[in-house]
Amino acid sequence: MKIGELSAATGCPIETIRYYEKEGLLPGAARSEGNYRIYNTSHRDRLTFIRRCRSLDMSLDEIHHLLLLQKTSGENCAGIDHVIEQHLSHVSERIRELQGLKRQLAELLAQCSAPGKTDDCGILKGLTGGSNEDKRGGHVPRTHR
Amino acid sequence: MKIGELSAATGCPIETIRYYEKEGLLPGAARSEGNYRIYNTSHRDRLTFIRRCRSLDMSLDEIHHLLLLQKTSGENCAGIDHVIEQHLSHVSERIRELQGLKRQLAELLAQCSAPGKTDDCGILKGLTGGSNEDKRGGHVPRTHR
DNA sequence: TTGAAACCCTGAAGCAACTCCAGAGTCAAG
DNA sequence: CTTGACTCTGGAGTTGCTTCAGGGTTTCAA
Repeated sequence: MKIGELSAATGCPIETIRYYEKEGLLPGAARSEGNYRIYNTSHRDRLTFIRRCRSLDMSLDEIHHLLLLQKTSGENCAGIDHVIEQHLSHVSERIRELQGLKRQLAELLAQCSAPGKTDDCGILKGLTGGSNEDKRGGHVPRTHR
Repeated sequence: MKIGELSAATGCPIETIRYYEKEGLLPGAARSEGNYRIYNTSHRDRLTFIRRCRSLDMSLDEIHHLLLLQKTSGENCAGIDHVIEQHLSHVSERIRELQGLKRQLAELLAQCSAPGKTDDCGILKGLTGGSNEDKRGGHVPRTHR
């Protein structure tokens, strides 16, 4: 199949397919006379795999790693298990961070509507470094993604 | 104060300070004879504000917007309230997405350890497009951050 | 057969929000 | 006067794509 058909079959945009090839995630395809890429079902399966991993928010590096393990470690599942576990802990970490943010944002909103008078916005005060307990030391490390 | 002092005072890296200036978030500083940037306390307050917003995971665009509102709408707090609310809903959305991912990853891990025999990894099967209900239609839109 | 539409190719640039680097100038202390 | 700490500018690198310019190829209908 040509790239457009692979794209239709997997839901992955054409440019992204070419990008994965350039990045070494997809092996280079055979070429037709007119220099068109020609794919087979194993390409399709691999692309499906990649897209599924991406939809789980794994980085291309993680996926790369997974593809290597898939090739080399014929039987033992441990390495793969480990990659997934690690990714899961990334995701959990990020959820915790975002829940912290959510709480802080809700507090800010409360500061705004709470006092009867709104001469100058409580939110702005909150943001400029006023009274919140953990204003320093914030700096969420932006772990991954 | 010079840029290094401002950096120390706010915890913001020097390069980032220059970057904010280039992006128009910080007004250009006065210059010394030797062409060093010279900052005052109002710069420091503004930078603190920006960093606090960033630590709440707002985009530079949102912060820009907020700074404009701060200048123009002397008294009414509504616009600012709105920006924060909208950002809060971004964050909530992202949390929901990540919780979905977390659930799927946990399922994958279960597939691995569940069967007594591990001839070929259940995780890999799960990832290559096998049996999970919502394998298509995934495509988390990566809303923002 | 021709010619227009639909498809494909490459390489480069753009996005966010920085970070890091090279190569050079400035300033304070010893 | 030299050393080292600090600062300057402009440009490239990061991630995972997307968009674009400027072409070639295939296919289908008139």
